[in-house]
Amino acid sequence: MTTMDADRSAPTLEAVARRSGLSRSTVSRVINGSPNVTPETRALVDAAIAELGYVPNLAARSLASRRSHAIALVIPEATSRFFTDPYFAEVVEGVAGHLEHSPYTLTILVSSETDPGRTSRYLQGGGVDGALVISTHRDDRSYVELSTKIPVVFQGRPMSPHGDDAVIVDVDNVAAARRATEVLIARGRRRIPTIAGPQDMAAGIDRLSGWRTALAAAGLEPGRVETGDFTPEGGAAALERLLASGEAFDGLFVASAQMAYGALERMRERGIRVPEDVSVTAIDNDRFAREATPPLTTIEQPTRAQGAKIAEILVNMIERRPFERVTIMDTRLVERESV
Amino acid sequence: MTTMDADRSAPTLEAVARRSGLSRSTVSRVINGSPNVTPETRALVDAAIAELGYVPNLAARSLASRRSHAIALVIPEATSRFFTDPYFAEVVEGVAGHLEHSPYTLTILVSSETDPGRTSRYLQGGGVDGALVISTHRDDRSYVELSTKIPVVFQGRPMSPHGDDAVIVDVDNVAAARRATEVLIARGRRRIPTIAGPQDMAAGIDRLSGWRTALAAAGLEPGRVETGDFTPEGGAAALERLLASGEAFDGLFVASAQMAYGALERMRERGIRVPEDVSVTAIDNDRFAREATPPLTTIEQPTRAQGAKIAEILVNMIERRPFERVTIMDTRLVERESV
DNA sequence: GTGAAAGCGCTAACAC
DNA sequence: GTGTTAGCGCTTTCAC
Repeated sequence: MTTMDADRSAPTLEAVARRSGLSRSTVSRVINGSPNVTPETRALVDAAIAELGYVPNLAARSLASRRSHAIALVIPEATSRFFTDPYFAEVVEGVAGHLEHSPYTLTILVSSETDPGRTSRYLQGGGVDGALVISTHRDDRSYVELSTKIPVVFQGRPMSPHGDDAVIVDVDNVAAARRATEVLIARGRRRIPTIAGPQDMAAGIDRLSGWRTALAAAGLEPGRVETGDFTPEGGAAALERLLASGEAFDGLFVASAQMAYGALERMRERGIRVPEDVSVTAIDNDRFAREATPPLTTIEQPTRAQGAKIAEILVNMIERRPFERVTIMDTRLVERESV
Repeated sequence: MTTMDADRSAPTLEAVARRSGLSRSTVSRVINGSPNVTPETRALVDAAIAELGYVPNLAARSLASRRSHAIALVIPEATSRFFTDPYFAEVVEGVAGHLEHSPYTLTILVSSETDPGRTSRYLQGGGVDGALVISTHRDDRSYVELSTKIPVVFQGRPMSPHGDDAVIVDVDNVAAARRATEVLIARGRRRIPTIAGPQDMAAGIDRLSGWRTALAAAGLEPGRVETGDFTPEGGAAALERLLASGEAFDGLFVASAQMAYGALERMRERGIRVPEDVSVTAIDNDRFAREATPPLTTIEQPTRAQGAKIAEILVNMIERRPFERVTIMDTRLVERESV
């Protein structure tokens, strides 16, 4: 058993000033890289900082300057799902990569599930200069409200009723799903059900609607709709239900590669050949799409680029530069063996 | 194109004081839950807070109180690996779960790879009350040094030369590897190579050493050692090299289930039957262990519990309560079909 | 139980 | 180019 030592209090800017024989303002100027300092004084101050091992106190700095130079990325999702989904990982990489070259520190805020108020108090309390929200379920209402208090950028259309003036970066999920379905139709498939995503998420709703549009445009009867939770297990379960319904099909559009991965596994077990018996397409070009058997034809969305984009826009908002309220990014078709 | 509105400045504690006809000190007491306030005053203040939508300024609060009530979990690893490894996800869940019931906010700090100084300045600048480090590569030297400035708890033995007085929570990786290898020996296996982890990580080194110990204790010749990077791909590549070496084997100990997953895939492709031709054991009871073909016999380490433990210890350090400097947690054998 | 006063460590006008 | 002077919004003795 041990106990923490009393902390020998850290050196202050004041100490650096005395040590270098200059005023606090000058020291502050050096620290903040002001051009109005002679190289000599700068050297003097830097030396004092190094000798003392001085590190600026963030709280004092942000209290005085009203900026924290920190940006939060909020995880509304249950922690485990967030970490398991390669999609999130790539978006985070895009964000981190962009901020790398800016003065902002990225902080991923694991919001308390039992007390969401704590998260929003943290965000509103000046702990960060702005927030990034990867939008998911319908209850991101509180984050949309947060938008009126501090700069917030959503990746993906938020489901809140008042989300219409939220700043967002997204892909056209309707068009993506439509395209994926058209690939099936072009292959001569005529009976095309879908495994849709959760209908309380914008991506889930939009992809379902894209599938409907494609079928209607081709004059085909809409097939059966089974929904899953975007996980492989959810996809597998949805496929079971589809089979259990007894409805025959020769094509299948799945709203995410993860779900398709699970569904393909089940089809293989049942002896359904892909693409011979059924052609399959999905959305997301992640490792599940690549590793599925057979590898999936999918619509790829630029995940890292979206991450970089939300970061870029947020920084523009914070620094009061002009920015786009809505950014729709391009998707592209990646053809593999499942069709 | 849009530009951010000027922010109508947030109400201050001062405003709440005026609104409720009380002093700032009293308002502060209410906010901080001091017992020395009559229920009536409390009600008065609460009403004013609600009407004004007051949210305390974190910077001011932590400047005055010298506490941020925030804890950082540092990701030293490349972002993508962190998010891909189920191990990290579970540790984070354990941490988050524990802090849920404390006044501390969890922040995952994505440390800048190009400028690690930024991360350490953030941590030393009072941005957080303490830090959690999931130890990995040999260069966590800077975090060990950080320990002298603020409370830091390591999950896993850090590789720094001066890491000996770091506060850590870990499992006995040597014993775990030894146990896993003994299972193979007990099955009558006699030629047992290993796919080891990176030798610049404590877990990689210790697991290799446990395998050696088991073999030596049984009077067996040490088999070949191939190292991987703890990923399925790394495991697959290591197995290829093992095969290429021409050395025959009837048992195989792999330092992580992820690597074993990749290795098993390759063995299946080569027609090597598990466990008929080769028995395989590994460490980590994650989804890779469960989903491998065949499912893996592994040593399970309590990931969530370790997360909860590091959080618990860190909070004790911060609040100057006694704590254990070294905590070694139990592992257990999980038997499946790979042996 | 409540209020007054003195900072916490820094930045930002404003003078010089 | 550098120093002086006020605060930033809160907590915290210390009186009452």
